[in-house]
Amino acid sequence: MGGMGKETAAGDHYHHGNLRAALLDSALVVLTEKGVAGFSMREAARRAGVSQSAPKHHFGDARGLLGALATRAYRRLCDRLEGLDLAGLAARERVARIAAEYVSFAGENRALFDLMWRMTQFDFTAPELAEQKHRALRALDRGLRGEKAAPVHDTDPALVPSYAVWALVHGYTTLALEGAIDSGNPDPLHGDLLPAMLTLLAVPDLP
Amino acid sequence: MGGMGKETAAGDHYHHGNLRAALLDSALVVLTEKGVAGFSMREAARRAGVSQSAPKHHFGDARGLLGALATRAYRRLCDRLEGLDLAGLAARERVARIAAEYVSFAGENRALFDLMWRMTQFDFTAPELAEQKHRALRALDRGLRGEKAAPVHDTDPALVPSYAVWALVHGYTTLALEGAIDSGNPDPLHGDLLPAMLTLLAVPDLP
DNA sequence: CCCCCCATCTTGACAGTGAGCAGTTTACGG
DNA sequence: CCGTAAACTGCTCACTGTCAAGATGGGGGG
Repeated sequence: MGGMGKETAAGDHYHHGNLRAALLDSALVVLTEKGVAGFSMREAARRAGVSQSAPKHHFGDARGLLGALATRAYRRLCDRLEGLDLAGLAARERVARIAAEYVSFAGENRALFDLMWRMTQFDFTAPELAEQKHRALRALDRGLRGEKAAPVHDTDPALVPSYAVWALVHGYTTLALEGAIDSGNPDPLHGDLLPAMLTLLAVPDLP
Repeated sequence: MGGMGKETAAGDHYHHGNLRAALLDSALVVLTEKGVAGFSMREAARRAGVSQSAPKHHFGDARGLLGALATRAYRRLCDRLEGLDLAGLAARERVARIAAEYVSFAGENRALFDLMWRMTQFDFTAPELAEQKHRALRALDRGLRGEKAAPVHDTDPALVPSYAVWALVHGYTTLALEGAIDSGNPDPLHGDLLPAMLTLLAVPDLP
């Protein structure tokens, strides 16, 4: 992209209109139905009604398409985390809300959530993707400490609690989705195991 | 399988000898080199010096081969966890040792570790695999509580601390391997972030 | 002793995939 | 009104997983 100013409202009497967005949508559908392993770029193009090599022009190859999809997913997760209303809540309660939102996102977008943490498998290194991944931690940290302090540097010891919350919630989510935890429960993501685990975590109660 | 009694010491002047084990080994090599996404059953067979469809008889299809590989990986992880000498250590120290072992295993067998938690992507449901996955938690729990109590049922509230440790360590490991945490560190698995996070976790100090 | 059976492995073929390359259609700027 | 560059097409190539049918060899029944 860069200088194209026509993909927006031109409608669909173009060649196709805004193929990029349409491809992202159809790719999401395919990904949701077939999973990451069964994903096929050709099928995504097929569902968008274009030829098999049309995506080549917008995204370079399959990794490019999946990368764009993952980037969009990171953005959505960040938006949801930042959209939470945590004003006036105690730290413990803020953690619970954030964890619930994180788990809900994962449950509602399983294939997408899988993809997000599988990008190294595709040896994909896009700066924007790393940027969004970083934004996720910052959103989580801001929510945890009540929008207060500016998160300093990545290795600041003050970030340890945020990292711990993230790791615990993320680990629980992936293990539960994989069926390794609470395998009897048909919907392990909404049990009361995660809240119980979070009570074991000492979170500093900043005002 | 079931009644084959010749694959053991018969040597290699058979057709090939014990192809099953050879295939598992070459498959592990391919998996390590190319990663889960780039894995190819044909190449595994090629490296074992046999034809492309030789694996068909031992493992049904590609999922069968990867499943067997993952099962063996679970067993190795369990063995390592159970092989730790934790006698006379405080709970906090036991947790640290177990976490270190878990992280070491993941770092030394990255591709294998990835595969272990990706099996649902291959809609693979083998009873032995679930069994080994279960054994992992039990080993972790036994180590945590000092070989003392028999772990009761899966949903027993006494297991919550073990689940919490597992989730935290597992989440940290996957996030670190993915580059989401401590991305500056060339070897994030051996930093001091994980111990710092573990100190935030309240572990019951059973004798 | 021999021969047949069956597990094991090979060959060949099919459908489907990702990735390049040469050509064709279309909208826009001159 | 037309040239140009983007957008899109069909083609080819190498590769993959999976299947069906043919070779190969050892072990057990005759």
